[in-house]
Amino acid sequence: MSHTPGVRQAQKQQSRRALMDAGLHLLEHQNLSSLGMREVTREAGMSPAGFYRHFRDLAELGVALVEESLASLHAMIRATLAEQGEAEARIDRTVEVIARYVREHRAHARFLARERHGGVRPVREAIAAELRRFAEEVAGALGAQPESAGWSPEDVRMLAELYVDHMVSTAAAFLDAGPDGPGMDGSGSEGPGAGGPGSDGSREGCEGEAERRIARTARIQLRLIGVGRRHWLDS
Amino acid sequence: MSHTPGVRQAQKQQSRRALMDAGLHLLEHQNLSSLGMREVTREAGMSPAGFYRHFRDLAELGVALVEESLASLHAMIRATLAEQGEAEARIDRTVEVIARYVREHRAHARFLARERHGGVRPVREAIAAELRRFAEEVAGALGAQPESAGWSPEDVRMLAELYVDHMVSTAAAFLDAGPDGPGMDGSGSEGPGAGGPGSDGSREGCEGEAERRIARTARIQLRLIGVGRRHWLDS
DNA sequence: TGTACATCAGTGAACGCGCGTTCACTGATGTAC
DNA sequence: TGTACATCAGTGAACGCGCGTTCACTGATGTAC
Repeated sequence: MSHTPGVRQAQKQQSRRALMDAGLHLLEHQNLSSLGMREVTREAGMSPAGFYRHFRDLAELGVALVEESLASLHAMIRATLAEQGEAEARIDRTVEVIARYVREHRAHARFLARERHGGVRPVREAIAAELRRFAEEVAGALGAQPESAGWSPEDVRMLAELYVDHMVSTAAAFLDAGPDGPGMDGSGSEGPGAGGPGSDGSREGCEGEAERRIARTARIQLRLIGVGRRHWLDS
Repeated sequence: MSHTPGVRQAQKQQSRRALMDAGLHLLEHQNLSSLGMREVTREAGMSPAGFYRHFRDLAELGVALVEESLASLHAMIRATLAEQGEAEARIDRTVEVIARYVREHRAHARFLARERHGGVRPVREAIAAELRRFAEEVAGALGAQPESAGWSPEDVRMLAELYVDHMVSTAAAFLDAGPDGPGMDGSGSEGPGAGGPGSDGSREGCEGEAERRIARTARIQLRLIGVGRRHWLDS
């Protein structure tokens, strides 16, 4: 490659990526508020002072991670919302998308779950703002569906929030049930959406028993909400 | 005062309380994984080494806080579950109980929300285990209701999880909407229970607009789930 | 084209500080007689 | 009842360590001519 202008820019971007990746990796086992910047720069193979060339502090890195984490989820959900088809098929698709996001972006998903109510205010607020935008988008999509004829905008918004909350709960349940959830000592945690007699035989593979159970539960719950939605006006 | 046996025990218990209260207070603005024990002992008015007379480490203190935090909520919910009456009235009661818990035990509620997916495994697992017990109890209560005739145990369990997830989401929403949520900083305000004389006679006592909006949304969502429940079998 | 200067991402040493943990201790509480 | 000893919650000093931040610096990249 010849001496392209912007080599410096590209190298800087690469370092920034390294810092964010290092942070994301370290945040799988701790909270942002207990993360150290020496820890991050060490993991990224950089000297401590180099950090300041990219972020003012760790909160700023956290906000950057929020944007990155929600961008991919947002794109996936948007595609699902645009889909046509039977209610049943759309439910299956939705749950599958959530499962896929958690599977393919586990670190991002965990970061969001962990920091959504975490101790770093700018990060919390960035997540909340993004989820609010989410709910608005879902409300828009729901409002355009024939099933919403006769609904007040307020009730559509309420339904959208119910769906978003359910999506978040389901994602968190998938997360807890993942390969690194129940581990060494103590009673295995299967997450809020899971439970019951656990026959945790196979842990590896593209999907475990716990994941399938959560997916099944989530689908039934969405179906029940759908039934409520269809009978909402005549009650 | 005469030399009552148990004075020492009582004094120790008092110190333990001071440590837990200090921790709870400090945890309103940070995560357990970033809390320091010197910080806690300082806040509790004790020397650093004294901590070890009560807890092995901060995780152990965290688990103690989990038990304490969920005990009061559990009692409140149990009372609500036992109630009879119209579905509509039970919904109102349920939402009111959640709101009251967050209002009167704000520090506990925030701690639970913050550490539910936090970086300290024993604490996470203690919360998850307690929520699972919750869901079982709700499932038991639902199963005993006439509306559940003909339902499979699995579907009842699914419904119970939906309710528990919804309760958690609603509590978190109340928390975020509280006095110290957005820009305006409510620090320095009085604690729970200082709301003046027994004005608990009127439903939804001293609440902000945001709280009322969340309560209204939660009620409508529960109503919708209820509609779905009633029409579940004939669909 | 080459030369001279400017920019700035990343370095490495240095600093003061608060941390978690240990230890021998103190003195009030508890107990045996 | 009083006396002598045991227990153990809490103290205060000490330790080594890693932290966040600063600073003058280096040297590759970018630019003006």
